[in-house]
Amino acid sequence: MLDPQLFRSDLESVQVELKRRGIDFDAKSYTSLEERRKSVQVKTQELQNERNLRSKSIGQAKAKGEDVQPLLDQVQGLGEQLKAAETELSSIQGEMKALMEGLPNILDADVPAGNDEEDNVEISRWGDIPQFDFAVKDHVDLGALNQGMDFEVAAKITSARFVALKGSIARLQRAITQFMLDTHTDVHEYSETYVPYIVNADSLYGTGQLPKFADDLFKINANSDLYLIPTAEVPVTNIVRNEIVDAKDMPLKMVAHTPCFRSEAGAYGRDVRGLIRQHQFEKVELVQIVKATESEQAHEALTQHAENILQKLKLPYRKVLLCAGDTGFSSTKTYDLEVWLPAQETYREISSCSNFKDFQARRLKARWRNPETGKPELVHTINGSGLAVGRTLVAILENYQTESGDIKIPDVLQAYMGGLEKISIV
RNA sequence: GGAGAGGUGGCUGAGUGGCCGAAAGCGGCGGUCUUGAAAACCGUUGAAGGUUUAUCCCUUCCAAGAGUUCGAAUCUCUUCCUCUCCGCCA
Repeated sequence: MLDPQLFRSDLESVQVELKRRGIDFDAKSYTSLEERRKSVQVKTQELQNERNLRSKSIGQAKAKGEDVQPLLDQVQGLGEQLKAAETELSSIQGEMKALMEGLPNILDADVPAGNDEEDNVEISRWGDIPQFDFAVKDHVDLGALNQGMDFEVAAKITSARFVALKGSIARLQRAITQFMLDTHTDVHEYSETYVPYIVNADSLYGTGQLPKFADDLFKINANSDLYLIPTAEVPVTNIVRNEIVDAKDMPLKMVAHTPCFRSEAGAYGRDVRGLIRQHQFEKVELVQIVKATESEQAHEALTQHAENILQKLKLPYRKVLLCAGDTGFSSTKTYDLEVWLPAQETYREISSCSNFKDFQARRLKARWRNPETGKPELVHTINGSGLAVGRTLVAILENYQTESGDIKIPDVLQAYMGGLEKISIV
C-alpha cells in the first residue's frame, strides 16, 4: 500500500511514478473520491461528537434525578442521520481502499525502463562458464540415470509438476539446504526461524499476495481462509504484523527453510520439463526488517548473502537489475540472481532479492519505535531467496556432471554428504 | 474431540450501562537529592485518523465482527484465540 499522504500532497508525482509501471492513474476520479471522503468524514465526526455530548448530558441529568424525556426527544432522528453518514463513509473508505491496494509500489529511481525480462540490466557476472568436451545432459536425464528424480511416480501420487527424489539426489537436496542454513546463520548472522506452512488471509494480505494474486495460491478448502504458503516470505514477514519492534532488536534478520506451494494457474506452457517450475519446491528465504534509513544498504547486503552461496558452490551466475515491467507488485527494486545452466546454455533465475521499503509494512502495520522521536515509524522489509533449493540442485547436477555420468559433489557440500565426493549413477 | 474459565495500555491487573482512553502497581522517560550511582520523592508516559499545522479541538480503538441503547470495555449474537481438566496422539 502506498502512502495516502503522498496522494494528498503530491498527486502529480504519484501519477508520473505509476506511469513508469505502465499504469494510467486516473487522478480526476481519485480527487473527487477524496473530496467526498473528506466532507463525509468531517460530517460523520461532527454527528458523532453531537451524539456524545447529548448522551453525556442525558447521563448527568439522570444522575441528578431530572426528567430526561425532553432531552431524549431532542436526540430523536440523530441516530438515523449518524447511521446514514457512517454507512456512506465506510462505503467511500471501502472504495478508496480497493483503489489503493490495487496499486503497485513506486519504483526506485535507478530501476531501468522496460516491459519484460528482455529489458533487465545485467549488473555483474561471476564464475567461469564450464566447458564440456562431451554432450551435456540436462538435469532430467541425469536424474533419470540413477533413478533419483522421478516425475512419473509423483504424477501418479499427485499430479503433474511434482517430483519424487530418491537416494543420493534426495540427500543432496537436504545437504544443499543444510549448507545454506548454516552459512546464513553462522556467517551472515541471520536467526534461524521455523514457521507454519499454512497461513491465513490476513498474512497474505500483509505481504501483498492478496487480494490481487489469489489464483497463484493453493487454498486449503473452500470454507476456511487458510492457504499453503507460496514462499516463506509470508509467514516470516508477518511475524512483525501489528507489532512495534524495540529499537534494540533492529534490524531483524531471519532465515527460514520451507517448502513453497504455487498454483500459478496459466503458467503452463513454459518450463514444462523438469524441476524448474513445480507446484511444490524447497526454498531458503532471507528476510530483513530494518529502519527506513538502512534499507537500501541492507538490500545490497542481503543480495550479497545470496551471492555468497553461489560463490561457495562455485556456480557461475549473473546479477541482473529488473526493469520496470519485470519488477514485482510490492517491490521498489529487485535484483535477480541467475545461475548458468549448461544444458540450456543460458542463465536462469535462482534468487530474487527485493526491497519493499514501507509498502508491506503499511499493510502489515509493522513499526519500530524511534528513540529519537519516541514515535512508532514504519519499518522497511527486504527479502530474497538464499537460494531456491530445487533450482540449486538442478544447477549442481548440470554444472558438476562428468562424461561418465557421475556428478561431482561441490567441496562445501561433501561434509553434508557423509564425505562423498561424487554421486555415481550405477 | 468433550467439559469449564477467560481475552482490558509495554507488562501485571481493577473496572458489569453514563463522571472510563480506562484505577493501582511494575517498567520507560524527565526532574529533585548525590562527587557519581542506587534508594526515596515529584512529574510524565498508548495507537490510528480528521482538522489545523503553532497549539488547541474532534473522532475511532478494551481479541475481531455484528446487534441492543440517547449512551457499551460493561448487555446479546457470531468468529478467532488462550488457559484448566478429560480423551486421543508424534
